[in-house]
Amino acid sequence: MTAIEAAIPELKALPLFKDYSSEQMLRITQGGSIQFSNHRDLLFSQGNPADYFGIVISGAYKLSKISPIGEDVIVHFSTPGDVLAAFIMAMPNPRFPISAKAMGPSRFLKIPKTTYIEAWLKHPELIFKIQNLLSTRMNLLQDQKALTKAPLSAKVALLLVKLIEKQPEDSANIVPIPLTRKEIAESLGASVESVIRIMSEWSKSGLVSTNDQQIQVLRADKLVELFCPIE
Amino acid sequence: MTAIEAAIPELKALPLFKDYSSEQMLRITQGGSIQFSNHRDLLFSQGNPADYFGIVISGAYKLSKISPIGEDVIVHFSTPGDVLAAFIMAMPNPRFPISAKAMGPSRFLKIPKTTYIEAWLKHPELIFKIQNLLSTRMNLLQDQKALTKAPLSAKVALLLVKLIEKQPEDSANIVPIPLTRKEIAESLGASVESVIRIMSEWSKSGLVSTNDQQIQVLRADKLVELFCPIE
DNA sequence: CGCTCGGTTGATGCACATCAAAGGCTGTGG
DNA sequence: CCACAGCCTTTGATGTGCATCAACCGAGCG
Repeated sequence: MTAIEAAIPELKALPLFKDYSSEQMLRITQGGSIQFSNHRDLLFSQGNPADYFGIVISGAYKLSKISPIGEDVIVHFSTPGDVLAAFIMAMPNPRFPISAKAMGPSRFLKIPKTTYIEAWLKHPELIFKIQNLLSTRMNLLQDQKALTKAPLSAKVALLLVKLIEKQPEDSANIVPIPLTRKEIAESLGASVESVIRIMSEWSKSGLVSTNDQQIQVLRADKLVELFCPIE
Repeated sequence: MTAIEAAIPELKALPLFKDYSSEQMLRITQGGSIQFSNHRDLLFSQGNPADYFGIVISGAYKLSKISPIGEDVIVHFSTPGDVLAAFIMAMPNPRFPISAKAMGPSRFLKIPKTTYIEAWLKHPELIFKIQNLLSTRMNLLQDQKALTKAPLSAKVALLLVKLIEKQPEDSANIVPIPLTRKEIAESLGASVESVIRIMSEWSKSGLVSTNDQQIQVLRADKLVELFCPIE
């Protein structure tokens, strides 16, 4: 409990919890706990029973699914403020449809399903905000689907642009999570080598720059052109 | 109004509205109207302002997005009971992120956004049911994403199996909507020719059969094997 | 009767996967 | 402190699934 109380100021900084008093926050997070994860720690695993949902507080988690071939496909990158497992609430015996793994040190606020039913449903704004988050995620999935026939470079460009869009204006277009080429590939259903070939092209021509898994987009406009028709 | 009243028995047959009294139904559909569509009619168009959401009553609609190359990519096939544009509620000035086009004669129940705020939010079960529908759709998108590296045949198999899964047990595994090969291709980001090559293979080996755009799956087990690892 | 629409088939080419090999960097244990 | 294993990145050579292009057929339709 103390851990949550300590985190409340940080939580109130998230758009989701903006405008809530500390007492309200306590009601909303009733029975919850804070999960600390190290790099590559598993937060939850596809197929396991799901009796909690929650919010990413810091760091990042990748959500992945096992493909028929047996390799992991990354479905989404979740950054602070993202709601995970939001859909389990409505189901009687929910299981996680995907796995969540930490990318670097991260923290996650676990909230029991019962708290959602008791506290969250009474706040229409909370429902709206969750729906907005889900809507964003669904739109991203749909946008990516619309690019299936487009060349791989378009897909990489979309991914990077969407990631920097979340950031505040003044962040110098730095991708907010430490992304390896392998993770980009797994997220796009491509091979590492292809992603590397595309991105080193971009590095040479000064569109992006990378050091130590920090990707910085220098010419966002050029990237946008790649997945957005010009004529 | 009379049109809606006349449709209420039909609406109450949908899982979404099961267990509601006729008076409740009137409150829930307050200010709504029933839209009749013919084959290929546009229900709403990507980018247009969205002040209503709604439910598919009969027939089917395809939801599509324009890809950068300019061709339509089908994002989802909506059958009776599906909620469309569910996410617009939470936004101040929403626009449809996709277009919806009728596949054969169809009917759609339009409900103004304001009615959602006044009536729907007071029914937690309704919120849950909508979340469940969205969850299903999101999971489908994620499943499809997990297949990006799999051969095209796996994708076609998944699509068909998911479509017949919605149906009741005794429906002889007939795909509930009239699907052309072109629509399958547009939905999977593939070319018509490739889809045809795969499906005529299946016809020859007796896995499926088609007449007049009615696709029947004869050996669902064999199709499942194609996208589900065996070992 | 020309039209569009859906289905089908074959030939050709390309974008990208796959395979192979190697170097840097980090942590870990003898 | 060094050796070794794992992970990430990179580059080149080779192969292939599927897109693309082109052509044709039958059916419905104004």
